[in-house]
Amino acid sequence: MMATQTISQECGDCPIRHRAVCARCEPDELQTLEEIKYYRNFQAGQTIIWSGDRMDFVGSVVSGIATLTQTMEDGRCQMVGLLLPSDFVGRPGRDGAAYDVVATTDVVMCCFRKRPFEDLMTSTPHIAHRLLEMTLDELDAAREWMLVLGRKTAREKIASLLSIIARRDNTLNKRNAKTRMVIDLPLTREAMADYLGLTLETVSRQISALKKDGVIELEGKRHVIIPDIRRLMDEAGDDSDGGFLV
Amino acid sequence: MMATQTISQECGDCPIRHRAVCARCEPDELQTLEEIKYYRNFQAGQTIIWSGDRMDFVGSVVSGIATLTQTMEDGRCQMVGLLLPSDFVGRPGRDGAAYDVVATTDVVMCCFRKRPFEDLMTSTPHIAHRLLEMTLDELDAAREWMLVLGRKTAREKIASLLSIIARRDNTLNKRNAKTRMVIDLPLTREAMADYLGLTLETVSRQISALKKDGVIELEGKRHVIIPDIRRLMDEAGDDSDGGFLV
DNA sequence: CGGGGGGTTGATCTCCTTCAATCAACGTGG
DNA sequence: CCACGTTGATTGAAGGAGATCAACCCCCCG
Repeated sequence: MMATQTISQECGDCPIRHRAVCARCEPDELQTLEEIKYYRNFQAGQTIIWSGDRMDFVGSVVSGIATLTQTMEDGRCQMVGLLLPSDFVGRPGRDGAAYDVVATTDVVMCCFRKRPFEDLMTSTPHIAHRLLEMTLDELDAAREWMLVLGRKTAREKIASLLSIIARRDNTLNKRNAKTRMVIDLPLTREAMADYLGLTLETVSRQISALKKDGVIELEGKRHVIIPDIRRLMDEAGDDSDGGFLV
Repeated sequence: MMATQTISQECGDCPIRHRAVCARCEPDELQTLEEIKYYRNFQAGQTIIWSGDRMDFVGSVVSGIATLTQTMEDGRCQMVGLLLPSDFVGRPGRDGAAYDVVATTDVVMCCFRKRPFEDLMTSTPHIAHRLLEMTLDELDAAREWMLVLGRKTAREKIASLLSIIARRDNTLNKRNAKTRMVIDLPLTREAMADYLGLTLETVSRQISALKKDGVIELEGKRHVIIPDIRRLMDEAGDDSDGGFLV
């Protein structure tokens, strides 16, 4: 049992205020949202939404990490999205969920019942506009992953995953590391494998190999030190900097 | 040399009127679009947009087929989108193109200069709304492909591609085939390989195998007869019907 | 006739999967 | 406090799916 995290009810000082679907809202629009929103807590490992189920709400991840996954009948599983704080869950205009959403860590979500939210979208262009922007970003991310899944080697896949997590860490926490970076892996080896279209054994082997070659250092299983990000991005096979550094 | 296709300038009887980004527009809004739109023709094989280039226009594919591809320095190439009539090209709010856009067949595009179109989006919610809808659909398609790329076998990949093309054909042409279907492959073996994260040799072999096993029949290289779609979708590894049939 | 683009097929190789053993960390109940 | 089970991770050995390299075919077109 864990203590349910207390979250400010004030949108004004919400940690994801300036990045979530509400980012562009004016104070009065925020007021409207504040009236219909509600928070939900999920424990690590808990399934937030089952694929195929009816979805009666949409919302934003406030804290914690969740995954979007697709599973075939025989058990093969592919992650199709990694939801970090400020990411949006659910699809306005559709009733059924297309993917499983699973909490990787404890998760707090800011939810809206679907119907009122849809109404709000038509009356509040700022929300619709921000959602479009976020969806376009997700589409770009998905397409980047298609290259990873389709054409990269196992080693490059691991390097790609690490550098993407590092990049997100960088923008989320407004750090500005030049070369050395430290990241906490939010995923198990198995989850990484599902993300990368590999087996967990291959993930483990390639992480060991990158460590042996000095591309990364490990402290425990989940704590990764990246001595030189350029080196890592080189291993990922991306052209030069990938827009990461100047 | 080919004759440049003549396209009606009237939005009212445009072939993609009810599916493109303009689908939800009222007559007066259509009028505004009509004033700023212009058509461009591209020949098969021609690159419409180079990745990294400045994009000064957005637009819809009116006829023909184009591909979105990402290429690594060493030449490895992954297709990340297949653009059919009514699909939208370009990203409002971004200057540089992220992918190569290449005409697979002769292509006619209905274009708008980016800046005026962006202005229109804020003033015409119908356009923004439709674009959001289309982007969400594309995101779903991209995620479906992530499963194909990450977890399916070569044989399943081919079957998936064929059944997706068949499905699109079905909705586009409002046919309602029960079991037997005929499709024209719009792609070379190499393009299919780039779509599926395979080599063209493997594509060729798996197509031959599906033919040998009676899942498909071939007339020439590009004309595919599908005696039983259920059988094909079975081979694709999708659960039962995938929403295709009733 | 020659050449080139698209396609098929064969032989070989290799990278990743599969199967399996082992380990460390952790919690739990006797 | 220790035996036990569990979960996540590492490592090894063997096998296979798909890549690679290469030859060849078909068809169209100049």
